[in-house]
Amino acid sequence: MNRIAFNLLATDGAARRSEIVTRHGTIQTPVFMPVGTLASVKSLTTDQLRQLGPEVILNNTYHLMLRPGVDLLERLGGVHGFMNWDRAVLSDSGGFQVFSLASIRKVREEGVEFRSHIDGSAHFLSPETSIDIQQRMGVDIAMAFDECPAYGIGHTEVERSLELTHRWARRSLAARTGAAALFGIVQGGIHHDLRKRSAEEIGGIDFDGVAIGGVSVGEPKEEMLDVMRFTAPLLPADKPRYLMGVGTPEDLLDGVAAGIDMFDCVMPTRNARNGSLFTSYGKVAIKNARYADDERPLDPHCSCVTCRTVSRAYLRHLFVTGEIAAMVYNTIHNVSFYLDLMRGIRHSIASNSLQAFRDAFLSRVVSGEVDADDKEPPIERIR
RNA sequence: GGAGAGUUGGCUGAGCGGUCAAAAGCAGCAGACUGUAAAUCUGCCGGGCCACGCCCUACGGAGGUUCGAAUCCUCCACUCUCCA
Repeated sequence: MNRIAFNLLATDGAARRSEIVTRHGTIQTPVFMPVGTLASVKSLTTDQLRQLGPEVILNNTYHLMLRPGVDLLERLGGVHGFMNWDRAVLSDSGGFQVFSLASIRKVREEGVEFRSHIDGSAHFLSPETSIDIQQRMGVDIAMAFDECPAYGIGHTEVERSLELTHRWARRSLAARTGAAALFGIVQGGIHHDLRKRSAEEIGGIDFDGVAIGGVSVGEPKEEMLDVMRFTAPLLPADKPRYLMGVGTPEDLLDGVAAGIDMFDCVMPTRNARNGSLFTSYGKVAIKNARYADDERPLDPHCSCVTCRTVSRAYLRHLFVTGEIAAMVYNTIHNVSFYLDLMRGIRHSIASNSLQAFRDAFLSRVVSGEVDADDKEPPIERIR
């Protein structure tokens, strides 16, 4: 039974242009998936999010099982019905929280005992419970329950963790009974031999897609890129490849060039809330004094609501004064920027010009002084 | 007219003989953020310099006591509270 269909449409070097057909629409890849941990892409209403146009978003098993709880979610129509979202949803298994909430958990063969970061109550997550919850949440793509080892631990420990993740991977697949697609997760830290072993092991299991996990956990950028470039080609060619938790616009370009199809990252949304905006000419810290009376649009090459309708000066004012609208405007822009970037990448693969697209993008970001372009179009007045 | 309290860096406000260029918060300036415990966190924040150290100017003003004062004394100015 096909939970999803993966159709490869074109290639450009190692880069792939494809589509993933789900019960909630078709996802054009390479794709960036905005993170909506708690069934919400922070600061956006579902309607605002929908207008930005992502074809798939993330949810998180760990966070949603604690609040509002899977029983309630299931009763209220799963995450789709609950948040009134009719496009695809991919859920993280909670594996990452085993890493990020390491101070309050105990990992055993059976699964992970942990204490809620909210009220300290005891909970248990295993391949079986994680998959069960993800299925009951009604997501389109579930992730295997894995252990995400911290950066910096030794080869022996990573190997032991890897073997556990592999056993959990098989148990995750065995536990899958519903309509959700299931992706396996390759681990192995920064060690090539372990990554290779994991890619072969996970790639050999009948998953619907394969993810590279265990990156963006504090390792230097070069390590991340090395792991990605080494591992991506080892993954099955006939399934979606997902690089978990990555990354910056530059990372996405590198990932696509290495053959990655799917990405997710909190960066556009979190940075937006913290006033760090991605633009075609590089990062903008909107709180900087230099924007105090800057009437130009944030990014003249962006057509999002934020860039069309308000000035840098206004965005700075909203941010500096702590207005909620600052986060809304900033998130709308950053998510739009990421989605636009992926759209551009997709077109460039289809026309065999990814390298040129990438070079043009990077040269603008690197050389592009924030104020280099004096001839921005005026702000569109709202009537 | 009488009694009392107070005057500290942009603001609020600690300090009450040396460890004070002066706590803390705010404001200001800048940086970080990569499967979200994040509308969070970090740094700088009197001036100058051949700056991991030195110099100058600083705690209302002017004198004084002391080896040493934002801190003690005297006078002056101003502010606030209460009683007439």
